[in-house]
Amino acid sequence: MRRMTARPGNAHQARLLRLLRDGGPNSRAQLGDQVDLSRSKLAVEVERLLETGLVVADGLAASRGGRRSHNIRLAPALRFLGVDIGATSVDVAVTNAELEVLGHINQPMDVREGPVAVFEQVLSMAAKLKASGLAEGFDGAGIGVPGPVRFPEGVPVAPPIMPGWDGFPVREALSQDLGCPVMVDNDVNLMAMGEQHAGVARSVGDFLCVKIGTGIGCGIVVGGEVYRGTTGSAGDIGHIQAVPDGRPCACGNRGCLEAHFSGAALARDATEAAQQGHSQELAARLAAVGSLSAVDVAAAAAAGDATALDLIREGGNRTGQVIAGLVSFFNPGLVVIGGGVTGLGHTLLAAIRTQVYRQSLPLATGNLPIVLGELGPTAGVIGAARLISDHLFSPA
Amino acid sequence: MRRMTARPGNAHQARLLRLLRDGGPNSRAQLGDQVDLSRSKLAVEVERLLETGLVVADGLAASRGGRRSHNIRLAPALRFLGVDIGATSVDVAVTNAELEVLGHINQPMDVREGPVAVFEQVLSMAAKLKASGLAEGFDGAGIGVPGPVRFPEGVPVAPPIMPGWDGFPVREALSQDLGCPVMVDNDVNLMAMGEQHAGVARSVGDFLCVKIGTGIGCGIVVGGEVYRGTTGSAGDIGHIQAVPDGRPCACGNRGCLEAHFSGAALARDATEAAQQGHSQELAARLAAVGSLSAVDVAAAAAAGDATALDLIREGGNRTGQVIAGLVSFFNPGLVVIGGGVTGLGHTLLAAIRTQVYRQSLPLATGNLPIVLGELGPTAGVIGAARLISDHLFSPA
DNA sequence: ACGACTTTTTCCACTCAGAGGACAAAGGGA
DNA sequence: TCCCTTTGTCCTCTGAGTGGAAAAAGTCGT
Repeated sequence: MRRMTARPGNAHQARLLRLLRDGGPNSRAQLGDQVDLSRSKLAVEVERLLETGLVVADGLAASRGGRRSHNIRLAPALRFLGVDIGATSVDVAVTNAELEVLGHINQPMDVREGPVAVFEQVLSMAAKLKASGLAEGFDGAGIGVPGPVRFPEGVPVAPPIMPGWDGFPVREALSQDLGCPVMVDNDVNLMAMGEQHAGVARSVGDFLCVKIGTGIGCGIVVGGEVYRGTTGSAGDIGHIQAVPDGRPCACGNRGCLEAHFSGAALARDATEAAQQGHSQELAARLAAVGSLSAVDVAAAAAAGDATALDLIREGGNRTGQVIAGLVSFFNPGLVVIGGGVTGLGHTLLAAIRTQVYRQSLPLATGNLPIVLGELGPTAGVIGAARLISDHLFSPA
Repeated sequence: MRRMTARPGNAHQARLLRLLRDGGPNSRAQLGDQVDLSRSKLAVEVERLLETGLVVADGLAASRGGRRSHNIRLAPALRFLGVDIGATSVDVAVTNAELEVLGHINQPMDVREGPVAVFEQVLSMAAKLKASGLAEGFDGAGIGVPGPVRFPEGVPVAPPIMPGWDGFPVREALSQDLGCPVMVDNDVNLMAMGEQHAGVARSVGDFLCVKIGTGIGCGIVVGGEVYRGTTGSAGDIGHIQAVPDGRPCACGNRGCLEAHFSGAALARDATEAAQQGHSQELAARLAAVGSLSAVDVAAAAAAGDATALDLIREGGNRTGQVIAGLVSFFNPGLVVIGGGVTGLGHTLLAAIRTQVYRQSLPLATGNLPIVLGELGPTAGVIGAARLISDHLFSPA
C-alpha cells in the first residue's frame, strides 16, 4: 500500500489529528465540543481530512440522544516506528496512529559498535515486525539515542558513551533507509514524552523524568514541551557532583552522580561485594551467571539481602540529593523515576523521596509526587512514536 | 492628565506597541519591515493606535531616499513605576513607555516590618518622584518582592525572609493605592527580565540569572519567557546543599548555599575574621563603622586584603559548584551574575567560572559566557517596568 | 533646473476564512 | 404518535487581510 504522503493543511487540521490521536475515534459533534470552531468550519476541515485519507469514517458513534452520528478515526493502516537505542540494547516497536503499541522487540546490542552496525540491526528488527504482518510500511519513525542530539538536524553531538556517532546524520540516513520522515532525540526526552502521553505524567505541565539506566539523565518538560537546552544537552545530570572528591568518573572529574550510582556503577559495586564475601546472595548469582547487573541486585534485594539493600539505599540517597537540588531549582509538578533500575522499586523510591522531602523547601515539595514510571521499557518507544506524530501532525 | 486607559485591541497592535517600546520611534515603513503585514493593514492598525492615544506622531523619520515619512512613537507622557523590594532596601524608579529610567530612588528599609509599613514607604517614594515633575501619574507598576509569588494573583507565598507577607494581596492593594494596573513577581525574575531587556542578556533565549544579595536566587528564562515553576518557587537555589553536613541554615537543614555564601553570610564571616584578628583591614573597618557588610569586604579585597580575598574565593567556589550543576541540568546560553555582591567583581567571577568550566561537560560550557550583570541596581526596576508593560501591551 | 528613479502613503477592489442562522435528517421518550 | 433533542448540511454575511494602482514627496545625476 502507498504510505501517508499527506500532511495537515492548516493548524485546525493539525489540531483535529492530534485530538483523534489522543482521544481515539470521535464523532464530528464530539470534536466540535473540543475545538471552538463553528460546525460548518469543522465540517469543512473534516471533509478535507477525509479526502486526504488521513482519517476515515468508522461506523456509528454512541448515541447521545439525537440524530445518529458517524465516528471519525485516524486511518487504521497508519504505522509509526519507535526506536529506543540504549547503551546495551535496542527497543523497536510499531504503533498505530493512536500510538498504541502493536508489536515490540527488544534485543541486546552495544552502541559502541557504531551507527552503521546498530542501524543494520534496527532495520532488520523493523523488517521482522513488518514480516509478522503488523505493518506494510511506516509512515514515520522516531529514534532515541543515549546522548545529546542537535535536535533540528537530528544529529548526535559529542556523545560520551557513543564514540563514532558524533556528527553521524542519523535522521538523514534513516529517512533514506526507511523511506519515511524521521525525528531523532535523546532517549531520556523520549521517555519523558512517553510518560506524558500514556503514563503517569498525563495532565502535568512541568515535570522531570529521571532515567537511571547504564547512565543517568533527566528529561525536562516545560509547559508540556520538552526543553532541550541551548546545545541539546539539557538534562545531562549524570555528571553533577554528588560526592565531593568522590570516585573518579570517565568524564575526568570526581564524584559524579553517575560514577556512584547507575546501572554500570551498581553492577560494579555488586560484583565487588560478592567477591569480597559481603553477600552470599550476590556471590551465588555471580558464580551462576559469571557477571552481575542491576537485575541481580534487584533480585537479591527482593530476597532480603542486606548488602543489596544497602547498595540501593545508598544510591537512592545520592540520587535523591541531586534531585533535591533540581527540585529546588525547577519546582516541578511531578518527578518520574524510570529506566533500567526501576526494578529496584520501592526501596530506591523511598530513599529518593526521603532525601528530596528532607532537603527541599516545603513550598516546592508540598504537593510534589515522586513516582516510578508506569510504562517501563515501552515509555521510550511510545515517546518516539509521539515525537514523529507530533511532527507529522503539525501544519506543513 | 488622564492616565492610559486604552489597551491594544488585537495581537497586531500589541506587537507594534512592543516594537516601539523596544526599538524606540519608528516610521510606518520601518515597522512594516518587521511585522509581515501588508502596508494597508499596517496603516489601519497604526491609525487605530493613534486614535487611542497610545502612540503619537513624532516628527519626520530619517530619510531613506524617498518620500519623507513621519515617525510614530509611544505616547511620551506614559509612565511606569518600577519597584524592587529587597531584604534591606527598596528601589523605586519611574520610566517612560520605552522603559528608560527617568528617576530612581533607593532607600534603606527592612522587609520584616511588614507589607503595610513597606508600602507606605514605597508610596511616599513614588510621590516624591511625582513631585519632582517626572510623572503626573502612573499607567502601570511592576513590583518585585524577595520571595516566591503566586504569579497570576500577585500574592507572596510562604516567603521565608518576609514573615507577615504570606498571602498579603500585594497586587490588589497596590493597584488600589496607585490607581493603575499592577503586576507582582519575584525580585530575581525581574532582574532577569531587566538584563534581558536592556542588559547583557539581549538576544539570548535561554539563560540563568543568579542574584547574590542578602540571599541567593536564580531567574530562569526559557525561550525568552521567565519560568516560574509549579508553585512559583522555581529558582530558589539558596537552599541547595553546597556543603555536606555544613553550617546550619535558617531553613533547618545544614550546608545550604545561602548559609555559606550570601550577603548575610559574608558579613558574618568578615566580622568574625575581624574580631579574631585575621585581617587588619577588616578590623579597622569594623572599628570605624561598627558593623561589616559585603561592601566592606569588597573594599578590603580591592585593597589587597588576603582574608577578604579568601572569603570571596571560597564563596565563589561554593556558588560555582552549585551553578555547575545547574548548567549541566539546564544547558543555558548565558549565565548572569548580579545582586548586591556584584561589587566583589572579578575575583568572585573568576572563582565561579573556574568551578563551572571544570565541573560541567564541554558541550554545555563550550560556548557559555558567565558574566556580571551590567545594569546593577537598575536591573530590578527596569525588569519591573518590563513586566507591567508586557502585561499592558498584550491583547486584552 | 529638470527629469528619472525611489520611497512612502493612501485608496480600492478582491479574496477567503470563518461565524451563525435556517433547515433537514434522525434519533429518544412520554 | 407527537414533541424535543442532537447532528449534519447549506447558505449568506461579515470582516480581516492582500496586492495593485496612483499620488505624494523625496534623492540623485546631468
